[in-house]
Amino acid sequence: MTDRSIAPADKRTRILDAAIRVFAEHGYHGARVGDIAEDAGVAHGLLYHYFASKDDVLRTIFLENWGALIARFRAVEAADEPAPEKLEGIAKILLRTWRNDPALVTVMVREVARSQQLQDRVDEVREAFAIVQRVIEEGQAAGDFRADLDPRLASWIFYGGLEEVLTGWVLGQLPDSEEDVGQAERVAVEIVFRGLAV
Amino acid sequence: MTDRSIAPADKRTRILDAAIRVFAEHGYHGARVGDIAEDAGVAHGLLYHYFASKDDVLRTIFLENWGALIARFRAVEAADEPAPEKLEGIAKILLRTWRNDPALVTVMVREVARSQQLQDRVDEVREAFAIVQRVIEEGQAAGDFRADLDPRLASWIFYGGLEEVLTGWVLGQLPDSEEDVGQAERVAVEIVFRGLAV
Amino acid sequence: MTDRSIAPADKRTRILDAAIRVFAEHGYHGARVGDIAEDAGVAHGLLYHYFASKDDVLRTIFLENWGALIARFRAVEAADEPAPEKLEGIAKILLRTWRNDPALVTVMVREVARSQQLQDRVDEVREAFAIVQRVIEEGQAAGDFRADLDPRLASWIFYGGLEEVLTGWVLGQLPDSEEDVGQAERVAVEIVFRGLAV
Amino acid sequence: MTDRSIAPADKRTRILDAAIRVFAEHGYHGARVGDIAEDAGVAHGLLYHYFASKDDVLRTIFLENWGALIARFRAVEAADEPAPEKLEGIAKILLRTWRNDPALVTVMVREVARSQQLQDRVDEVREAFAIVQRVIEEGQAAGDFRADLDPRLASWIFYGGLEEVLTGWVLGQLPDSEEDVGQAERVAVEIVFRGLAV
DNA sequence: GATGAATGAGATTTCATTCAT
DNA sequence: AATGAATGAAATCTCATTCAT
Repeated sequence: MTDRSIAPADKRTRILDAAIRVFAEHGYHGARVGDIAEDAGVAHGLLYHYFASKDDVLRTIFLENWGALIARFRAVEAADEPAPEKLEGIAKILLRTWRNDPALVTVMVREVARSQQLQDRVDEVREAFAIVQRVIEEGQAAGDFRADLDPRLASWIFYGGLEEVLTGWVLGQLPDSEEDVGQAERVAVEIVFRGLAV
Repeated sequence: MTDRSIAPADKRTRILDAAIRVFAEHGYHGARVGDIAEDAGVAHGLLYHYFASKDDVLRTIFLENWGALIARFRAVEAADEPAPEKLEGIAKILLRTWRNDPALVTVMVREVARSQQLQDRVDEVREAFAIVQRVIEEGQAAGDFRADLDPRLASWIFYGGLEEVLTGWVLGQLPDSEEDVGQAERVAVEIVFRGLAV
Repeated sequence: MTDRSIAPADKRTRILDAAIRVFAEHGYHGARVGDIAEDAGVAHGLLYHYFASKDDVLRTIFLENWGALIARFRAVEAADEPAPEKLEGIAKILLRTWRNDPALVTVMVREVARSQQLQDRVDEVREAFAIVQRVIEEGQAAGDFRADLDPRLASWIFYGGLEEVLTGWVLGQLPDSEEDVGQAERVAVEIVFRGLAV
Repeated sequence: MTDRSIAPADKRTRILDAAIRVFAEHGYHGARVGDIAEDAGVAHGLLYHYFASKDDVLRTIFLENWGALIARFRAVEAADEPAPEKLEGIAKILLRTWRNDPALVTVMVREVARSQQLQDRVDEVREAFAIVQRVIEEGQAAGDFRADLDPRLASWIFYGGLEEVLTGWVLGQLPDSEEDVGQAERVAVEIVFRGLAV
């Protein structure tokens, strides 16, 4: 979530930041450990001083950053607000992250979220969906949301809509100016709340 | 779209089918050319008789199958129906494909959709979004859909919601019985049409 | 020795001619059996009907053509002329062959003459040197040539000078117009006969 | 130019030396990267640490050693001697190199001199001929050499005669004892200077 | 902590050769 | 005779990881 373009910091952090940049640009498999080290300005051997493996670097990126995201989701969930506002809050967090750190989002969206293997990741991602699902259930219980729609499916669809917008930005196919991000937020929330129909 | 478990067919097709299976199971990078050949029951050299490279196999899978999907989308678009029915038709095609060919969907969702490189893919994918977008615009013009929402963003959100459901199935995190698929279809369409709000 | 640019003839000959062209252009190792077949306008499997292997094609090219050359050398050797004229005759044959069939000469010079392996070749090449050597010895015996120089070494040096000129033509580093070929002949013979010294 | 049979030295040099040995024995195409590494006593991967490819190894061998040869030629050219002595000096360098490093000569004569591609090589080889040519022209201007013979052709013929002797040694067809080398030198120079004719 | 030379498992790709038709 | 799909041995090259310094 920090500005990845300047790079003082300790070397572990520099490696992590470099990895995010390199993974974002070439994908996990296309990224060489040497590329990351070069980008970080360290010898590639050093990477193994801080991390167990290339995969561990990705795992660490995911864990540290997804954890932060989840924490913010949890804060929203715990807030004393109606469910619709909470859902809107979650959408905002997800989409605003893009503006702060596109490379990170690229990695999260492309490399991590889809990755089957590592149970770690799956568990953590599941937790995000669970929060959204609980918020929806809360809204249904409070009479704010329709009760005839399965909250689990609804949470996936909601999340998917937002992630696709992120993907559009990642692929450079959707405009992502400050204003566009705001509009995307509005459209996403509107669709999920009130639908396209007149 | 055919049953991938039996294997008469010509060898080129067998290789392609095997590749879909193997890519689905291990991912593109985790799949070895030898695995594909073995699964297809041919010598691995034959793969290079029909395809230029491993990457060309993936590209071919994408092109041939996405092309078929697009053709069906186009047919829906051209049909003499109101826009909402068309959107529903597209959702059905996308979600039903899963039941017909989970492995193919896995590959399309995991390996292709996210793959940056290859302009080929991007162009073709763009076309799918364009169709959805045109249908939405048609609905807006006909007064069936709200005109205050950007149709482009709406098309991405709509597609994303569906793709996430597919992903849930691919990852084994959402139930995917015949009945579940039908329900997912309904929920997705309902959310996008009428929204979660009461 | 035939004109390699037109190609009626039987298929065996077409394959041999194509091989000379392809070997000349890409070298033996750089030439694929498929290239030869394509150039000959036949299926590559047919090559194995006429020849035992790719190597056998090269061997055949060498044997058939080198044999013809040797035959002409022998004719010169047997002629009723003084040794100097014979040597001049050999030089002419060697250099004139270039104008008739550059591709063939390229293959002979680059692929065959240097190739260690095949004993066939070595034996045949040895025979050419032996002829030159005998002519020199004949000249020495007749008092036409100095007797203080080892005839064997002299034959190698003589042949080497000529072959280097061929190489210059093959590499496109020496001009090879009709006139240039004549001049090369004269210079080579002059040097070997009377030397550079005034 | 060093003794290739002992092997302390840094690993890059060991790889280069091993490559010369292996190329000499099996030819460039017959030599496997693994053979070179094994001969050098290193893992084959290390070869790629120092060189971009197998071809780059050959190119490096050529460039470094031909460069050294050229330097010696240049020194001879610059010396304050009559042209005939210079030509003799060049012949000596070329032929003596054989005794110092037969494997290197084998590679240079068989693999490099004939290799078309790579402009690098051609340029460097051209320079050697240019030196010989200039020496001949110098001799002609000084009245030491006949002026009626084209110096360029003469340089090729001179060089070719010497190279053929090297080839004879490489192929094991000419005797190459210390004494033979001396004789070859004398015969080559005699022929080119005074010719075979009485 | 830091470096980068060194390792070697492993993957893709090539292509001569075979053989059923 | 002719074809070209099919085979599979073999070779180059990559790159994550280790480790001596």
